[in-house]
Amino acid sequence: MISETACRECPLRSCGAFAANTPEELAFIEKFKTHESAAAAGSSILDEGRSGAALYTLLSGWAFRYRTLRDGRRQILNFLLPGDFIGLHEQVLGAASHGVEALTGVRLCAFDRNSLWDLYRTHPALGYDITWLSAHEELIVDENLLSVGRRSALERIAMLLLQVYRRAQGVGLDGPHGVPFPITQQHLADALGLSLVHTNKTLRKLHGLGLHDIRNGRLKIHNPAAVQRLADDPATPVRARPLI
Amino acid sequence: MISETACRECPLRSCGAFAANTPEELAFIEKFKTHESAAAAGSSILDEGRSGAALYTLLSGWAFRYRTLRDGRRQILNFLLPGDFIGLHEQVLGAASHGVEALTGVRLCAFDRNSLWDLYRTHPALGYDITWLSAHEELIVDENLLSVGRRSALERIAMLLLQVYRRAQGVGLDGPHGVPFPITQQHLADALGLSLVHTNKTLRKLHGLGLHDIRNGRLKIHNPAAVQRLADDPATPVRARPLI
DNA sequence: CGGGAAGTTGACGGGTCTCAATGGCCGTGG
DNA sequence: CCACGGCCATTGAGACCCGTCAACTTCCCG
Repeated sequence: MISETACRECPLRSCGAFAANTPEELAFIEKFKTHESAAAAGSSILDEGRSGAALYTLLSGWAFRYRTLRDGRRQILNFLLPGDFIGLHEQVLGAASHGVEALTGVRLCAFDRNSLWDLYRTHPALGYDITWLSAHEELIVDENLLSVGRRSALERIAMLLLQVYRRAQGVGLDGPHGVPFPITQQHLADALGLSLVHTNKTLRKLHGLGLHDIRNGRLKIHNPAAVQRLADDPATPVRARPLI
Repeated sequence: MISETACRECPLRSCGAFAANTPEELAFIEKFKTHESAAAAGSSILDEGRSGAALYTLLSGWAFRYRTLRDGRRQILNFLLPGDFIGLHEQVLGAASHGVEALTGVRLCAFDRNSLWDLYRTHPALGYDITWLSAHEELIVDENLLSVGRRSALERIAMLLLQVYRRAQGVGLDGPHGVPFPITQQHLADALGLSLVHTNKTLRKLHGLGLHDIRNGRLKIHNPAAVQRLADDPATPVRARPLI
């Protein structure tokens, strides 16, 4: 078992990216949370096609949502960073259409799925927050669909690196050598609708432009503005986001 | 001005696809609805990048959500059918990241965006319904991302035709000659991440297999099971869905 | 009868995929 | 200490799916 963290002292809340909650809401969230759990890198958090899974918030570490075709082709739908909510689809729609896999070792806050309705009933503001999280995740998937459908391989990679860089910064993960980057080229390829080989060649070409570095598991973007121009990214900033 | 329809007598509610609401909820929805409006085929319902738009439910007709790059490349994110909710992203996240355009003439129920919070507060079940709608739309975008990222052109077209066919049937639009199909090949191409020319050639090839017909603005799929196999579609059915 | 939108077809080029092989890094075990 | 295997990154060669350019037809509507 893992040492539990009280929600009111959640380390995520102090990074400045998340909107504050009232003490009553925090108390409810602490009741809503059943336990904490951990998963190793590469392990499955949610199986494709299974129902009855739990609700989680990713407390630390990275993960990704994916869907696969029968012959094994895999599409990564989006990457999950600390603060992201996991399992809402299954809960609301009744079946898991996608899988979730840990990219690094992760810690998860597990919630009582039978209390979700209580949350909406007794704390409508938290219900609204969950809608916010759902809409925000769809925004990211929208962006990925635009990339895969219309951007060239070079633009796609630039866009994804920039997006991940910003999101990681947003939850306080940046350091002097950039942000953690546990995404392998195979993951990049699966997320961008490219083959592994072409992803590698294009990534090398992008690196040749001198706009970024990936070293020792960290990503550093030297010239975000140039990358943004290359990716043709409109860059709408996200205001304070909710955290359940 | 358009003749208004009382929500309790909404023609959509009688098609069997939507979950029933309590009389109190229906009364609230009627207050929540400010007016009805219409838009012609090809007109814009929501502009990319604009904020302050209204909330709508598509009452009749077809539309689509899209995003564009600066040089004009356009990606259709998903198609909207009667019963679909429009404008939640803008409301919740604060800015429109995508546009919405009418594919046919449409009728829209417009809601008071300032009352959305009232909805969550006074009728949590309706708040839950809106989360359902958001999660369901993301499910469709997930499926489209899987198609564009990992399916071949032939599989993509098969998948999209099947998906649209099912959704149109689901809201009672099917007839002896199939379902309405106002989607041009240009729209198909924009939705599938393909060029117009290649879409045409692939569509012809699919038609040559004898699995479907598109004639007089209607789509008929003769052998859904074969199309499903071709598209490698897991086909998770959707239970009764909410309607706001 | 004219004009524009949608659909169709052929030729050609290129971006991306597949196959194949190599090198670096690292943990494991002899 | 070193050999070994596995994962990841890298690189070249050739094939193919798909994009681009261009021309034409059909249909609809004014």
